[in-house]
Amino acid sequence: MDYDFVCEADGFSLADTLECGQCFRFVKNPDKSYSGVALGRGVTLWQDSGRLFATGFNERLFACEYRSYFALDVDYAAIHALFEEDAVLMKAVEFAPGIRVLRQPLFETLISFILSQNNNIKRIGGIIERLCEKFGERLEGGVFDFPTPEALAGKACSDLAELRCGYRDAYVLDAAERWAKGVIDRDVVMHAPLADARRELARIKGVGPKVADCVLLFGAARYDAFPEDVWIKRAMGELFPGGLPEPIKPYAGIAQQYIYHFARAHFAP
DNA sequence: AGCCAGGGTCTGC
DNA sequence: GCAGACCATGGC
Repeated sequence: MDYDFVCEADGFSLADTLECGQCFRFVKNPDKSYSGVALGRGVTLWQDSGRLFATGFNERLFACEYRSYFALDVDYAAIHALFEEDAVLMKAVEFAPGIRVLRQPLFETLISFILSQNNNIKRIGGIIERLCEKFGERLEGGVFDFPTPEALAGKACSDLAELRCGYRDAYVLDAAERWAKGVIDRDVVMHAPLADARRELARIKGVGPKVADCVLLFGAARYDAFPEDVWIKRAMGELFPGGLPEPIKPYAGIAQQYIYHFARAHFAP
């Protein structure tokens, strides 16, 4: 298979990273590769005995964009070493140690997780695909970028009807309008103390504690954010009735991702 | 058929 | 501040 880029990716699992519920735009191909749109380009990636291959970006774009997107610049060995203090957490890590928390674009993450509320992952992906096809820029390869805030701002709920996203349509539009107007302070979201960043995001209709923490974790790499969905609540009750150990809390979000993936595999309701 | 889904809003205490 | 109804859609 022809490729534009290859690198050693020790400890990284493409499959587990893309299938652990943090992103919605990648599909698995019959040959086990994954195709999707990331950072404004259609890309396909696959992994072979550790090495990561890709089409759609080259070495230069990897160095300045995709290395960070896939968190391959983050020292996970050090984070795992911190997690080793807790035997229960390590069981979850060992189930899928190659999971990395992606750095997705902030606005895309915001809209994606607004759409995720009281919804299931499969359907979320379909809604987002229709959103991109209708409002996103057409890219090389016939795929569509995630829409800009400006492309959505000013639309009416009826314009979103064919997305079939239900009552979340008004939330998406509120988010896009506030984002386009610059009402939401991006700097506060990225850098202010966690409570302030959460409050800033919660000004948007349809954004509560859980969605806000997903945006902060997956869209701003704020690893202390800890999204609590129904799976995490179940798992925490079973595994960590006293909460996470204190030393782990600065990386609670990364721990959360291992626990989430573990819980979905082991605690079927 | 009926419950569930990476929840939040709104209302009423 | 907190409980409960309600929300639109479709996967299983």
